[in-house]
Amino acid sequence: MRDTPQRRAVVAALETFAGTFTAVELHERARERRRGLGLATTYRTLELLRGEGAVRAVPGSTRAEYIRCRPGHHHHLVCLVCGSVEETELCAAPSTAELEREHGFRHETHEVEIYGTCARCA
Amino acid sequence: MRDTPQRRAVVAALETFAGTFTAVELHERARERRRGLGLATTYRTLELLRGEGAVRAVPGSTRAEYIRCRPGHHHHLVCLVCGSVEETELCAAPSTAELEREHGFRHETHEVEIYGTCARCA
DNA sequence: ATAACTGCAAACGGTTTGCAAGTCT
DNA sequence: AGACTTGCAAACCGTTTGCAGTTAT
Repeated sequence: MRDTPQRRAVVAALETFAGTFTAVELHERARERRRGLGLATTYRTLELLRGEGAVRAVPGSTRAEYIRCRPGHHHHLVCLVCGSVEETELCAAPSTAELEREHGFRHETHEVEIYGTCARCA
Repeated sequence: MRDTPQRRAVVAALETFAGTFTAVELHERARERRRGLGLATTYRTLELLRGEGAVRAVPGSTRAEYIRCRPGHHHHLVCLVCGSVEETELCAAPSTAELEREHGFRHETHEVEIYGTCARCA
């Protein structure tokens, strides 16, 4: 993977986001750092970052939203008031054993999104 | 909400799906029951059904997929092999108290998708 | 030198909308 | 009668792709 000014701009822009963002929002911020940056390049870089686990697509939203991620297993706390997304290590999935017993289902991975009101908005 | 042949066709088509489906797939099956059914009508009906809780959008998929839902709280077991989706009542979301204590987050609702291998594919 | 990357613009696929005609109650 | 619903086609929006030119290694 090459090191280009465009990619550096996208990564730098990524770091300015606290919560979720769309590809287009990311592009706008990246463009402030690198005029003339093509939207396609932002998409292509976003895809690379997703492959690395640096961002994740937020499930459950109609619009395609992304969120910056720490490495490792975690879930998301989505604030219904302000839209911010926080990560938590509290894990919420039914146990593998229970799934196997009740459903004959072999658990591989899971996604959990918790919706509510964040500390700031409460 | 009016009772029309178009809506009946969409609801009947809905019942033929076991797992997930896209709006277009639903439309195709509904069209078998009602020739000339417009795609927009399927979308509009799907939106109504979503409002009633009869279907749910499947989070985490790039393509917009839907799934038929029982009423009530439940989560989804998504088979990575065959794509089937099963519902489960097993729920292990972090407790409201724990979320409040650790994150100051007021829990409202949550979505859990569990990925793995279903009994049939195992 | 050369394979990877970029910007552009066009293509794409799914979804939504405006509208005139039709239909349920 | 009158509001709701429909089909159609066009519009829309976010995303992807082909390509010719550019750049990092």
